[in-house]
Amino acid sequence: MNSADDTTGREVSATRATYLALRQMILTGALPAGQKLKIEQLRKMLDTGASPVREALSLLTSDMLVERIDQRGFRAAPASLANFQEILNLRCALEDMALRQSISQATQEWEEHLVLAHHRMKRVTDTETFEDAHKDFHMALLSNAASPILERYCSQLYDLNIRYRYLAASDASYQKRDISAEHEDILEAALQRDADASSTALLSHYRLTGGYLTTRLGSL
Amino acid sequence: MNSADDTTGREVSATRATYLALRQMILTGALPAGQKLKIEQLRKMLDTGASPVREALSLLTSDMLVERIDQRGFRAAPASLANFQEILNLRCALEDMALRQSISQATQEWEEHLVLAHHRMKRVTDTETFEDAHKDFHMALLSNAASPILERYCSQLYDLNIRYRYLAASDASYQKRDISAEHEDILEAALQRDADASSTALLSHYRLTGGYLTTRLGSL
DNA sequence: AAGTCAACAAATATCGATTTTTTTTGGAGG
DNA sequence: CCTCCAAAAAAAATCGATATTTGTTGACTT
Repeated sequence: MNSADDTTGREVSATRATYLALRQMILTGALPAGQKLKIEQLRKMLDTGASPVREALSLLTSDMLVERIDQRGFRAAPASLANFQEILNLRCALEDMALRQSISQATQEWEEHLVLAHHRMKRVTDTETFEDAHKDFHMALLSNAASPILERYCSQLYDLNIRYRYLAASDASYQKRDISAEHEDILEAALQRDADASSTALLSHYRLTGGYLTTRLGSL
Repeated sequence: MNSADDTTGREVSATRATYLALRQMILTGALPAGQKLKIEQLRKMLDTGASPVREALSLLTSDMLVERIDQRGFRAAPASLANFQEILNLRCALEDMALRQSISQATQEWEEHLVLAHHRMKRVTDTETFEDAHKDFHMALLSNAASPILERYCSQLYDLNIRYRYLAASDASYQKRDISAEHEDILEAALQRDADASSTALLSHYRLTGGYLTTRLGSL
């Protein structure tokens, strides 16, 4: 499903392939939140062995997408309104921190990286790749903070948030146009090295869609 | 090596036992930072199978104590001065956030929990259990934030920090008395529900030992 | 002397089968 | 009708062996 899977290209391990597949299934809701994840069932579904499945699930634990209970297996991380709001709040706090650090250490190289990521996001047409490009842009904003752990946390929270977008069943295509102006604002302020303006734009960007999702999550 | 391993007590899975053992070895430096972790070697060392070792290592990835490189195994997470300082900064930021939330929602129940944790920490004599009690106290301070993810991050960062304490080879016994007054200050301010004072005391608590460790980490 | 490449060695990753543990089921007794 | 318990079924955990991949060594070419 991804790039680099032609016959000549280097093979990926079964574990990694399984990891990516399961991750995608959990993010998109193909494996619903809270569901028991039985090894045998997944093994058949993905046509692989039990070991790769087990190891992939263990790795997904890092992303907080899977919970492991000793001696009684794995389950997809549960979802709730409270969980969503916690994620939203933490994202705002951590990304604000990371963005400000990024801007305070701004370099020409970083700015060019940023402009590029933005350009790529704009030019994408299909929903599938837009998700990736969108994340790339947002992570690019934080990539100059020189704080790998903070970036890791932000990336995790980003993914956890995606999950709720799918849960709310909002098709991203309509949002794409709606929010492009917001992206411009964030980018411009960052390039001006105006941390306050950039952060304000970023947080309102999150809180807007956050509020929208909150209203659509009564079913939890 | 732990409690509850008598014949009648409930058994823990080999994976969990291995996880705990490896975790301890990495935290204390028995497995040095950056070192290659060979399955076979660990399997023999812990007298268990390859599967539990492999799974334990995968789980340790969540804690950022082990790195996994596809198709070429695991290694203990590397350590560096930059890494230490990032951890220190993040801890200060995140624990400040969590502590303020805890205090803002203070309840009698939480206060009692806090007092108890503090008491238990004070009464402990041996270094071994002091580490646990010390962490319990610090986590208790944050436990009322009602933010499981934030707590998880703080717990992770706490452990990563422990690692550097061992690296700096400072014996904790001498610190114990040195810092007990600081603990009192944090506790008192929290019980007074004075967020600013409590946070200030907490952060200076961290920054003091942080600065001490920084000077002792020239060897990185 | 540096670079290439085959053969070997070592380590990782994976499979298939077995052992434990948990969960379910179907009474027997209260 | 509910509770408790044992047997059966299901699932997880683990083992031992095998297959793949990576890393290394040293002869051979240029």
